[in-house]
Amino acid sequence: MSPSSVERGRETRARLLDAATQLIAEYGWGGVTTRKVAERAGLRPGLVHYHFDSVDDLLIEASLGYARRVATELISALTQIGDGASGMDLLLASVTGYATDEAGASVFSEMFLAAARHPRLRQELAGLLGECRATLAGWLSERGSDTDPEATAALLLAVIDGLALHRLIDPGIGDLPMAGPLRRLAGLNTRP
Amino acid sequence: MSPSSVERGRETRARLLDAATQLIAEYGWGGVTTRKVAERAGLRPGLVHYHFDSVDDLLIEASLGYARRVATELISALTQIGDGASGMDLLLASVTGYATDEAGASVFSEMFLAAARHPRLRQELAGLLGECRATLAGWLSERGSDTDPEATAALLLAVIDGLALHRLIDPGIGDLPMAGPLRRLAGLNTRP
DNA sequence: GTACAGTTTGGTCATTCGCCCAAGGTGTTC
DNA sequence: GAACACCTTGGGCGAATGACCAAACTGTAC
Repeated sequence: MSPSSVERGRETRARLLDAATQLIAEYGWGGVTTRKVAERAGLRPGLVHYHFDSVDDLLIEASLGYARRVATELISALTQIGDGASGMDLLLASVTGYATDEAGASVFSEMFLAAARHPRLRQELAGLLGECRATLAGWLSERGSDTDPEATAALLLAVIDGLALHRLIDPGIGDLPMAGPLRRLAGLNTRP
Repeated sequence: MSPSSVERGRETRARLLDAATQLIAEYGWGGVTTRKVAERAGLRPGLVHYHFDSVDDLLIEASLGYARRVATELISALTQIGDGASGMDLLLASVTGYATDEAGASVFSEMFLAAARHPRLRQELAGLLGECRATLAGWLSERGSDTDPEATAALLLAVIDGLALHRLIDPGIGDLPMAGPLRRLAGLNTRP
């Protein structure tokens, strides 16, 4: 029994989005072309402009979808953790990358930079980032981080992206003992 | 008295490098073209490939030059500061941007991402980053940051780039009171 | 079985790109 | 002033790109 037209269409769309996400990490935002996306997805080039208005539209939707998935995953994992120190270890692990695919870091950074040139993407991304910051701030204050949980959360999220960026050119950074300093930043006393 | 040929050549080269640096911030690494660079520099397109082997070569040299200038400037400013807390304020200020041009943040991030695709750039950038980290680590340990100054320095540098990235899409982040949490991260006691 | 909406195909189009090069300048050297 | 090295000009080439479209295809509804 063959799938209906709309089902095939949805599948095609999903494959294009997935291929686009991969290629953003490999070639950078400006290096992704319709033909590369189609080839990676195993489809014909003409399909790209049937399912999406433009290449930028495809990239925006693909990267935003990826970001939303990663963010909700991180948030749900964090809220299930009671211990403050373990939470910081989770953040570190999300950067060190054994929990995330290697390409993820590039996609996020590329998205931020592209957002400076695409108002819609910037708006959506700002909302997503604010959501993560608010959640993390609440998580911190619940665990006794007394002063400025909002600012601390902003710094923690910045550390994640910054470390991911720096690890691109020097993976050895990940071996440094950063758990201690990170707990200091979080402002959580291990012995309350 | 008109300038000599080599002097004009040097001036042209410098203008191309400067124009390239601006355009990396505006259009992204992959969005910079020979013709845009020439137009911005007020020169003829043919000149680009006389002074540089390829567009990537131009971008690599331009961004690396910019990075070296910023890094040495930051290091020299830091070493002249005795107080630990003031040093953290300097780092924050370098992000909030009243000390740096607005475009600087994008250039750095674009450079890191491009470095993942250009081994030579990656090597040079890794060296520069390591130098900054070592200097900052020494600065920290001289001021009583007892545990893991190397890891702390790596985190501080990551915070700078991460914050710059996040500020691109939400400048309001800069208004959060981050000085306190940042001093906590530095591990410097204000009262020794 | 016929009309229909959604999907896919394969190709074309104008534009822009990186890179190249022969010819023309220009200040310096002898 | 002739030879020289360096820089600049203006044009051009093949390749790649984003976008577009008519025709063919396919499962569904009537």
